[in-house]
Amino acid sequence: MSSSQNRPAIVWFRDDLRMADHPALHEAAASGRPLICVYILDDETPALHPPGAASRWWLHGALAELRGHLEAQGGTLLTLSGSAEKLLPQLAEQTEAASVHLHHRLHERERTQDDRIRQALGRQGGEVRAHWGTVLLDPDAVRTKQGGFYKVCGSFWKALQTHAVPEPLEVPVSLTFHAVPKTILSGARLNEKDLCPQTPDWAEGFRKTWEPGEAEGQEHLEDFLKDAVAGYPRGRDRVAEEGTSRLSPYLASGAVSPRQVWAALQKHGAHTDGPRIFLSELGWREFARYTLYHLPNLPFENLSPKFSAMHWRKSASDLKAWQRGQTGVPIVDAGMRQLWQTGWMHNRARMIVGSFLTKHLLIDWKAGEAWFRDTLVDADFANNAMNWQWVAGTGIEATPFFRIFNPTRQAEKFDPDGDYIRQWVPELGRLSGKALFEPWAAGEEELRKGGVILGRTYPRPVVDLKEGRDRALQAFRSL
DNA sequence: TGAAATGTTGGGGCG
DNA sequence: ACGCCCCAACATTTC
Repeated sequence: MSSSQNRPAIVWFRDDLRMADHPALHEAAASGRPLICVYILDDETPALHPPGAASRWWLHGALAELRGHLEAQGGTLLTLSGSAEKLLPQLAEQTEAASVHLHHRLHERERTQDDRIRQALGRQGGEVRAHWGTVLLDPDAVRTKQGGFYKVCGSFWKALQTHAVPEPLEVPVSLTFHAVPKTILSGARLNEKDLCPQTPDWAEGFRKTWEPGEAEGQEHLEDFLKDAVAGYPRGRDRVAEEGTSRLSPYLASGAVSPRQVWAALQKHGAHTDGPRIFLSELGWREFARYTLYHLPNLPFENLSPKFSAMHWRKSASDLKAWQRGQTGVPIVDAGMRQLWQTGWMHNRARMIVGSFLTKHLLIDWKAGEAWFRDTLVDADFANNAMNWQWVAGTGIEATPFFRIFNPTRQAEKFDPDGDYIRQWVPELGRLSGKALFEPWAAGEEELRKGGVILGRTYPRPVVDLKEGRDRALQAFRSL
């Protein structure tokens, strides 16, 4: 065995793919030990929901970018594929690592896996050092007076702000690295090319829209504070405009940390409406993680128990029409196609398509959750489940079930010029006014002039909006 | 982070 | 001048 001071320290990167504000990296560097930086793609533990297709595309770029930062300091990023529970202890054993540094995950299943890894490392004479690095605060630190946890976001967010959020850390200077021989775990190396689609290559729109990585993430944050945050209260709802931060995939992959966002907003001044409302969205993200931590059933079961009696419709064809943006309801199809083509959807559009799936189509939110998890570059276990339960009305702090979005009303309000629909549903591009929002209600002459043949060039609606609404209300009343 | 149905009010046209 | 009706605009309630 090598002398104890030369034993390396492993930094296990997970959903924290960045150099700055990385408490685990920071501590490992401060230990003075040479570092081994590793990422493990674990497809052998399906219970932990491996990344979906869009997230993998993002991951490909994010890993490369992180490796670039490490190489600039003389190191590299080791990427492995397989069961993390097996590979991590093997890596530690074969490199005689003294410690593994990582950030806590939130879900019970993840945490028990980390506990087992901690025990395995302990038996080998190593240790796991864990920090809170993907949230503002330890979810156990925010407690009600009675010692419970908050079930209402507003109360949670107010309580959280009475605590001191740690200042973000700088990138550690002068890192030293341990060279991992090619022979070590040579059979478990991740082929990173496999993260990207081959044939068909569906990522064209992704590449045009996104540049993964820490540097780009920080730029997004700065640009947003400079240009858009002041107009956020109104701009965040206009689906055709760039009124939102588009930080979500950077936050989900950890290119940007919530503490960095928090600190940047404090510095910018969080007293006016724009920054304050934007910060409350960060609060909603934090609340989702907090809820996932305290209620591990969040992704799997309706948090409101009365919905266990709900009989959702099982219509494979309606679900498919929704997934592919072929419902015949323009604002819904626009959102779903934006998702399909770019891996992202405007938040207002997410609410509209979510309401449409769970209410007008009366399909279980879990089908929507699964689709979003596979197709969003910002797919996040906590946010995704929380938001679906919110929109479906099945959550703890959710919309009343009878709050049903009328897609046409929503489009008229938030896409008043129809630009979003025209961009993503180009076959309707020559319609104007009400016909663009509701082609099924337009006159024959108007459709003909717009080059639209319902049922041929664009679908008839899969459900009559009034009938769908009434059906949903009836299902709710019967609960 | 609703929408639709229903109720109320007030101005203006008109006999 | 008056009553009546219509209806838009707004408020309230219901789902």
